[in-house]
Amino acid sequence: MSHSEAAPAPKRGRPGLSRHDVLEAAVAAFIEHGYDATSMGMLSSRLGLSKAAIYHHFPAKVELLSAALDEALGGLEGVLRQEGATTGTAEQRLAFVMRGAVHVLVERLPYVTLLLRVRGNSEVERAALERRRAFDHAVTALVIEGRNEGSVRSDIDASVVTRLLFGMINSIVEWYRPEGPESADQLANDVLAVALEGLSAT
Amino acid sequence: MSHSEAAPAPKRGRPGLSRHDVLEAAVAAFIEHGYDATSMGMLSSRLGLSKAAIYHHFPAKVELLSAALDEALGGLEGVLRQEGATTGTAEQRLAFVMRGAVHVLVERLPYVTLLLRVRGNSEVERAALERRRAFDHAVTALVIEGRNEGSVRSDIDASVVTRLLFGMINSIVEWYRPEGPESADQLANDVLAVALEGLSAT
DNA sequence: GTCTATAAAGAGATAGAC
DNA sequence: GTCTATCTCTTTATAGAC
Repeated sequence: MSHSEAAPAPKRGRPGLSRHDVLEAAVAAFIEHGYDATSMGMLSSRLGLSKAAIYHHFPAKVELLSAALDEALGGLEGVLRQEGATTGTAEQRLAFVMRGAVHVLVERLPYVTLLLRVRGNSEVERAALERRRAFDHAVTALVIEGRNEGSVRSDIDASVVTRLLFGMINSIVEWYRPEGPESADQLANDVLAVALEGLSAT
Repeated sequence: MSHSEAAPAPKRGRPGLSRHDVLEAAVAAFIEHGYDATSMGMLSSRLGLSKAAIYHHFPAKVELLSAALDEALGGLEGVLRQEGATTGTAEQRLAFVMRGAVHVLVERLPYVTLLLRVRGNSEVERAALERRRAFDHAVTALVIEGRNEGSVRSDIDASVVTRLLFGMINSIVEWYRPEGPESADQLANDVLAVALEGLSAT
C-alpha cells in the first residue's frame, strides 16, 4: 500500500478534512445551486476552509463533479452486473433491475440526484450522459424482452414505457429522504406495485 | 389600448426583437445551462444583441425567470379551473387533471421544463415553488377522494402515489419533443394507461 | 431600440509561506 | 493541510451616445 492519500481513515488529532468530506459538501452545494452556479468560494465557506485548501484535495472544480457522477454511475452499472439481472425470465430480471435502481438511488441519493441533473455542458458531463444512456438501453432491452415474452403490455411503444417507468423511479430523488418513515425496501415495493399494476383499485 | 408595449404584433420593417423573442431565447438558454449559470452575455450572443439591449426589454435577469415561471404555472392552474376538474367522480376528475397536465406540459414545454428545475434559491423561485406546491396539493386531494370512492388503490400511501404519478408525468419534459411522431393526445393516452393500469400485460 | 464603454464585484486557479 | 495574497477573466448592471 502507498503511504499518501491511500487510507482516508480518521487519523487521530485534527488531520483536517478528508477528500471524502470535501466531496460530500461539494455535492450538497451542487444540488442546491447547480454545478456551474456553485463557486469555490461557496464551497470554502461551507467547509470552513479557504478556497486554496480545496485545491489540495481536488486539482480542479470539475474533478469534484467527475468523482460524484462516477459514484452514481458505478452503483447503477453494478445492478446490471448482479446475478439477478441476468437470470430468470425477462419479467423477473426487469423487476430485479427496477428494485436495484431504487436501492442505489436511495443509498447514493445525493450522487444520483446530481447525475440526473447533468445536461452535457462539458466533457465530464457528456461522458456521464453516455454511461447513463448505456444503462437506459439495457433496461429498454429488458422491456422489449418482456413484451416478446408476453409479460409486458405491448399496446404502447417500448421506449415510451421505459421512459415513463424510469421517470417514475428517478423522480424519487425529488422527495425521498432517508430519515423519513419509509425504508428503501418499502419504497421499492411501492414503486414496483404502482409501475406494474398501476394506481387503479384492483 | 395603450400604445406602448401592448401589442407585440410584428410591426413592419425591422422593429428589433420583441419582449417575447427575448424571453424565448432566455428560457432556452436557462434550460441548457441552468438559470444562475446563464450569463447576460450568453443571452446577448444568442440573440445577436448587446447585453445592454436586453435591459431595454427586461429590467433585470430575474424578471426573465419570473415571466417564464408564470407562463408554466398559469397553464397548470388553468387546468384546475376548468369544468372537468370539478365535475364528475374523483376518478374522472383525476384523469382530467392528469390529461390536462400532460397537455400543458407539451404546449408550454420549455416553460414547464424550467419550472421543474427551480430549487428555491431566490424570492422568485420560492414564490414559484409555493404555487407549484398548491397545485400538487390539489392533485393529492383528488387521489385521496379517489381512494375514499374506491377507484384508487389504498394499499399504498396517498402522497407516495401522487408523487410517483407526477414523477412519471413530469419526466416527459426530459425526452418529449413536439416534432416527434407522437402527438400530445397520444402521449396523454399512454400516460393515463400506464399510470392507471401499470405496465404488466393484461 | 441598440450601441460602446465602464464600473464594481466575484469567478477559477496559482504561488509561496507556515 | 491550510493559509493569505494575487492574477486574470467574467459577471450583472448602468451611463450616455446615436
